[in-house]
Amino acid sequence: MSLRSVKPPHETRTRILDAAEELFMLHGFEATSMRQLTAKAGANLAAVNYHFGSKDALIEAVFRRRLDVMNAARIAELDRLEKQEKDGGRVPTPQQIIGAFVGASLRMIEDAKGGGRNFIRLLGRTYTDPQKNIRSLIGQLYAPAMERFKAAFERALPQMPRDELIWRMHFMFGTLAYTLAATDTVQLIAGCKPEDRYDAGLLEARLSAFLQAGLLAPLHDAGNVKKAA
Amino acid sequence: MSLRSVKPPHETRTRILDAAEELFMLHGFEATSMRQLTAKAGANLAAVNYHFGSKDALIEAVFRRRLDVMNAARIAELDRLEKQEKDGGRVPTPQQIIGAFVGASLRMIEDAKGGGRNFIRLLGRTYTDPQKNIRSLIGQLYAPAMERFKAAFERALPQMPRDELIWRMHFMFGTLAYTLAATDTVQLIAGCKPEDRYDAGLLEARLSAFLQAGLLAPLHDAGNVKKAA
DNA sequence: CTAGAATTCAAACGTTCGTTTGAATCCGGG
DNA sequence: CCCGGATTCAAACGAACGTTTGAATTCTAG
Repeated sequence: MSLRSVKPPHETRTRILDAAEELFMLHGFEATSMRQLTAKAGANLAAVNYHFGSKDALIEAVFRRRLDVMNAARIAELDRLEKQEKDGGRVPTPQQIIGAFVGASLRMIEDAKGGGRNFIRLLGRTYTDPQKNIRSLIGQLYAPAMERFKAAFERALPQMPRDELIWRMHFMFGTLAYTLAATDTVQLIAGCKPEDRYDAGLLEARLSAFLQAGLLAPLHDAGNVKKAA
Repeated sequence: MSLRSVKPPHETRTRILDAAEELFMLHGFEATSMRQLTAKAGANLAAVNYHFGSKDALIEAVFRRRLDVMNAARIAELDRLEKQEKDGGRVPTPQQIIGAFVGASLRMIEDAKGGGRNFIRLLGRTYTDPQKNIRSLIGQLYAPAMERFKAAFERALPQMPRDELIWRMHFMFGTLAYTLAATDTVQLIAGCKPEDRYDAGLLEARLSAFLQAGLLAPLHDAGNVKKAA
């Protein structure tokens, strides 16, 4: 058996996760009711509590489904870079490490049909979600990848003070998060209309250039920071 | 009359705004109920609807109270820079313009007692709020300052393509927003504990260095973006 | 075909929400 | 002193929320 008709593994579960992903992105967690969610998923109102246990557990499942594979892809890319190094190459450059990190997000944003785009925009907003348990879940799911990338940056930039590097990683992460979350939302800067079928490749080039320059910015000599330009 | 005892102008209004600012920052708009809000403000449950009309109107009032003065300060600083220019100085540098923008936010974050810090963290999160009316309110309150700063950057960087500048302003804005919103929230990067009484001056130096480098990053030659380092 | 587990379903539960109401209270000017 | 508008107050409103329940239905293995 089990050869033909692979048996939809929890088809309802998947439909609920997809609907949740989109509605959470559109309206947020609290403003999305189980009734509209299950209606969109074509499921019964009780289905969420049957399959996931509670609304909070559903939120967690939405993030686990995507974040695990996304960060695994990031680590795999880092593995690939460091394997090249062992095979006679050089230590991965900051540019390569940045590319490994942001590439995973931007590739997902191109996946408009698969819902990855919905997820990315939801994710970018959730980093600053008021609910502490949601933030700590995100932090926990990111932790392994973050460790690896921090170590990679430290090896690529041995001369940079550790606390300075951490702050710059913080800034880079923020830039990426906001860019992904806000691309279709705010356009604070007048004339900016990034909605018009924006090219992910061009965005990656622009974003990488910005992040690399920021990461490699000249170190301010502590104490005398006013003079620079 | 009206000389002595200046008569507290809507003391209850102010207490409600302060309580709302803190609770919205801590728990978000939807998760903050009128009951806990009015309780914290020491006011009656009906006070919000009496003084503001509705919960949504209260949210709007919270942002108007702070954003108007903050962006006015930004524009005033820009005026000051351009006045120096007219008096024989040079055109304001990117560094100066960045400083005028981020300085207003960072000065507000030092105002721990006045509640400005609560507001800044609330604001940073609201840029990506799911509710469209809230985002459009923010955009509307930012519009005048954004126009001015875009023009200032264009004069400071005449050689930079307009669309590239807009994206880089977008990136800079995101870095600032995330940094302010997430300083005490997520700490995705292990070992980063920015809560420990972080020095606003040092943060400004770090942030400015990062933003300036990103803004002035070398232009990618369109089409061939892979090679750089 | 049939028993038993897995899933779906309609209905209801108790709670909490934002808002409204109308009376009570405060307060400055005539 | 007293009136009239401004403000506060306790109480209640209907609506919407997440969750639970127990029966109906579907699926699957023997």
